[in-house]
Amino acid sequence: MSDDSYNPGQIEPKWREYWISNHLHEARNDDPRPKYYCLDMFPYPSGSGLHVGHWRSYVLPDCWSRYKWLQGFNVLHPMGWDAFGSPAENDAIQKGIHPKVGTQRNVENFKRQLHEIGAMYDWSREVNTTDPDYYKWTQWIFLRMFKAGLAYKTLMPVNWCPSCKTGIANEDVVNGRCERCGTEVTKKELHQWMLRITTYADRLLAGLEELDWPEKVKTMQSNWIGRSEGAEVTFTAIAANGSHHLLKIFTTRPDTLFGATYMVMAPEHPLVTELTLPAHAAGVQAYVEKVKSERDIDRAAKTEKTGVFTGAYAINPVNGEKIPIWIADYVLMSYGTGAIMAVPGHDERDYEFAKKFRLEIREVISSERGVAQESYVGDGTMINSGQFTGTPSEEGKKAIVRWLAGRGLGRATVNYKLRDWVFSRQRYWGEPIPIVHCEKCGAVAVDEKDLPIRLPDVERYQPTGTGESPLAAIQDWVNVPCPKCGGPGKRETDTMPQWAGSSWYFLRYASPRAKDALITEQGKEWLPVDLYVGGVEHAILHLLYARFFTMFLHDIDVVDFEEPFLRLFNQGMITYVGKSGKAEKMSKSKGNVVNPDELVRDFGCDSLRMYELFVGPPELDALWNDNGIQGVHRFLKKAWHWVSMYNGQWKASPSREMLTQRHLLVKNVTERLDTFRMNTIVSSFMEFIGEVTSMKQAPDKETVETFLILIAPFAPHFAEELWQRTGRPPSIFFQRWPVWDEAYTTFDTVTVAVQINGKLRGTIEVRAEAPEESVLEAATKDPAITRFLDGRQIRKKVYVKNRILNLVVG
RNA sequence: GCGAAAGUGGCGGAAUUGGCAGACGCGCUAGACUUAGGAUCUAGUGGGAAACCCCGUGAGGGUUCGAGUCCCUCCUUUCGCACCA
Repeated sequence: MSDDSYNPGQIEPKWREYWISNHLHEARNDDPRPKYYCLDMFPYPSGSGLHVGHWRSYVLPDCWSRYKWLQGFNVLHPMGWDAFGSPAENDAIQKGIHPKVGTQRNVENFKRQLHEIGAMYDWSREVNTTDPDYYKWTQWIFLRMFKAGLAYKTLMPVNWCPSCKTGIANEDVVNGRCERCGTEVTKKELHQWMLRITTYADRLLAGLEELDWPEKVKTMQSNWIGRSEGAEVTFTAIAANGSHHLLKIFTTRPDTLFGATYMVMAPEHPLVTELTLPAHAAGVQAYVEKVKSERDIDRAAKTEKTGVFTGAYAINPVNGEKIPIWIADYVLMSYGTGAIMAVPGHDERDYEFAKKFRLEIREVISSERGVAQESYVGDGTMINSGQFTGTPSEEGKKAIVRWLAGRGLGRATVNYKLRDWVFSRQRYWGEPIPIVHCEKCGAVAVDEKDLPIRLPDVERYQPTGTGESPLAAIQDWVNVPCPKCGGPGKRETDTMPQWAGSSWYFLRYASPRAKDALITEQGKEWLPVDLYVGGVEHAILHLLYARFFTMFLHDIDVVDFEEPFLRLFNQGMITYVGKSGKAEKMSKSKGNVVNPDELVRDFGCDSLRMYELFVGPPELDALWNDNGIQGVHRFLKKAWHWVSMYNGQWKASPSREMLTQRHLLVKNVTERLDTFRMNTIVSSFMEFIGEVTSMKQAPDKETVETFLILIAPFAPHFAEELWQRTGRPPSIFFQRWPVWDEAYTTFDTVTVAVQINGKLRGTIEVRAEAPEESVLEAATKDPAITRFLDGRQIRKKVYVKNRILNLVVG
């Protein structure tokens, strides 16, 4: 094998070594260049290592970071570990390995594999959420939230995963199953730490507007927050014993209040027992019990409405009418007030229920088709509505609310689907919640100077299943004096969810080793994140929590911005055909992973990097093709050969066509980079090499160097090596991104398509920018075209300069 | 059910503002070089036809000199949401 052949196995380790020993990728605070913060979502270091699907998500941000570097930015591109969480803990339970040890081992392996990607991570800023120096600040944020009244403990039914034996947040429940392990979620009453994320609902919603994020993600967040404006209306319910109770409901349609023909309370509503008439008690109780025993997933999947009458009635505040009160599970205790006024004429659900139980359906908003067949949910003019009859519904909403408010019977309110965040986990491997429970003082914050509250070693990692974490068993850790009164106290034994550490890690990279502050003044210069790259699976949870944390930290003057991620890019996943026989997301459990190690060995890291980009549009899922990498590998070999062959024999003055190819390449690559069309960038390079090799002439040195700089973000080892071999000192990344001159990106002659009556009949070569007359003249001389013109009159000519001439003949 | 995105060769995918559909790559075919080819190079490769040509971007309509691109109806796939009053 001659020295001139492309041998990635030799050059790649060499350049990685060079970058590291020269600290090339360490972002320096004293660098005068403008900052650019490019962030990859940090991984959970699992035991199974990286596959080509993971690779894809790291390649794009790395190319982008290298591009920004070449553009003259001081780039921060860090990496770290989201290392708390159940897999390490499950390993601990099963194999008795301390999670710290298992995590450490996985981190080593991940780091080795990430190294092979050739990415320019600044490892000097590595963070790990399980490091006490890191979680000290996670705990610190919690304490500040506690002091601000945003963290509170309350007894509430929570989603309980019987397999993980821990309470989990609403956000962790997907189709009634635990997001982590897939087990069906049940309910359990537990004292839980909660974070008042709902306080930030409006800001979380409003903040979305200015963000350069995919619309899809913004929509998902906005739906999750689920803001709806309406009114709280107070009905009077008459209990079995004749006593009166205020029964509050939430509605977005106060304009339909006159159409309320019954009311519904959720089965869990506190007034159920009180209101139910003795004659109905047995039925109601049976129904409530039945609903309770049902899992959420079944309750949601039910197709037909169920319910039971309480025997009690309520008085409609607008007309004094007595309407029956029902119990039904289509009303949820967790939203609004847990009770509704039912307006079957103008609500689909109420309509269905009313039909089934033969309740009155009353039309109070006029519409063409009425409410005989189905409910009418649109706007219209109010009818059958007392003094409001004739009012347009939009106006009526306000008018009725005003009327109610004047009598103390209602007010305008806003409701959110967003719930407060269940922040407790009854597991071992998480940040201890820095609270001490004192009999005298209640829940007391640990003194900030005592942070971090370290996670103690335990003998057994098993969740107890009783609602207490394994930490509860460690007496000498649990029993501590109350920080306030010094009396006997007990530490909180719940730990934080995995989301805690990942909700602010992007801030820590800015000053990862700061001892006295979460972020130093100098560190602030790096923030916020300019580009955040990661999978769409984090569209709601992680991104919402991270925004919430950031807004809070803004409010306590830790950071000076509210939105942490200015631009977001969602990468598509790699799919591959596994045992199921169809293309699915690559994962170990599906048996369809492709290991990058062999590909790196056979083709080199640069080939794999470029193929990961070439495989398809970055925002879409892409089907892995084992042979595909051959194409980019051949291209790199050809390109290598082209540079090597003419090395040292550069042409002094490049031909016009060589210049055109050079400038065209700069233009294509730059424009396509800015819109992330990475797959077509690889095509551009291939076309360029195809063109310049077919010229069979030596290139000038500038063209070769331009090519190398352009390809450096994508095939960095390749570019560095040839840069050096063509006689320039490393590193190529100290060069500047080239610019193109439009004067060269055009050709002297252009091919114009000639259509007759809209059908392509031929093409002609004309001088670029040629006027219409000369193009027409050339066309009418071309025999391939003239035979369609014979004896026919040209009725219309359409000429688009340099592109097409369409002749309409008759 | 609601919302969003997407349907282009055997496959992955290209196509400024409507302007030569299928760039680039995989695969395939033929040839060259080879002891060999799963290396490399050259040529070809949407379908039909000997050819002139005809037909082709999920289906059907429409606008236009001209539609993958714009408008309407429908079908399929994927993803989100799913009793949130």
